[in-house]
Amino acid sequence: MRVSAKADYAVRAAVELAAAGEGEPVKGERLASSQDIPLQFLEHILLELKHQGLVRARRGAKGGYWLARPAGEVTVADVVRAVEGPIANVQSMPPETIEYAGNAESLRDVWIAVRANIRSVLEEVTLADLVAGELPSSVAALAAEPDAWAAR
Amino acid sequence: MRVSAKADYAVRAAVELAAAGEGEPVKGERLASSQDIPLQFLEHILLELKHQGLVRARRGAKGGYWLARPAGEVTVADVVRAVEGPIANVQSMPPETIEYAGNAESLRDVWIAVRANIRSVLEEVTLADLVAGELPSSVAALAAEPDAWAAR
DNA sequence: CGCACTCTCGACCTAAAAAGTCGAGAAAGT
DNA sequence: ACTTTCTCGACTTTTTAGGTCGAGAGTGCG
Repeated sequence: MRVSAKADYAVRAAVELAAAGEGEPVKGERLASSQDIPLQFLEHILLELKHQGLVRARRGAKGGYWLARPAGEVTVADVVRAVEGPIANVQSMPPETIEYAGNAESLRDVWIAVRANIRSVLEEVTLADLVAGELPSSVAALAAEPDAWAAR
Repeated sequence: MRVSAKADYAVRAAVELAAAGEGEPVKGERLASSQDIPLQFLEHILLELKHQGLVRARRGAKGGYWLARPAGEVTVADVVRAVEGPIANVQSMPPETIEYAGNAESLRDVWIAVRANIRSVLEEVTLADLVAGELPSSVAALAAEPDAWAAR
């Protein structure tokens, strides 16, 4: 139950692009250094984001990357899905396709509920929210709970 | 963002033990066949559950496994943690220990919120709930949403 | 006691995924 | 032309997932 380095990198790079705004494109190297991500790895990630239509790029001296849409219209879920594929839950199968035998029948509903709850966070938060440091209230409320910060 | 086969197996085996109740112990082979899990892999999983104090076992002809606690006092989170360790979120680090640079600062709160939301499902559902097929209302409500069943 | 049965547990194995590196090439701008 | 920066396939390396094997040790029965 973990988020890959790649997905984490992708979101951080996207946030950095969101912060840069509509001006001139941001170079890969600057993204890499400002978020401390290996440059060549990041280039592959940005390429995937580009292929998914989230990012645009131009080469050459005045080149770089920028967001294809306004930062307020790109969610964290969009970015994570672009690099990790669907937020699949169990054994790399989407939970709704799994049939459990007998006593474990209801387990599917549990995984469905987990996925729904993950989505409800990732699909609500936009890159603009992150840059502004103001998360949607439902998400902020979750993060404000002291219990949420306890390791377990 | 996925649950490993191991964790899935562990929960299913635990549910099966819960269903067997307080009578005589259940043999590994019966757990394996009723939930269609490779026996020798399952044995290792059961051993981990035993080491974590969730399960007890006895060898010999009348041997087998049983739950160390009543099924109503064992949550899915307990079982998942026993075999996967903490529900760590990012890059195998707990999110509360991560420091993000500048613009990505609020990202930590997002991962914290995600983890909190995962926990809120897994810590609420007990093995007894699963056997009875009656999930706690908050979880049942999530699973009842048609949107929750859509692939994405 | 002896024996069958079942759990215990470390060693091993293979395949895939994660994480990252390299290098040649192709557009952009000056 | 020339430099810069993105493009992208190929490759490497490390770790994890998912499993198998086989020797041993505890349990209960006849």
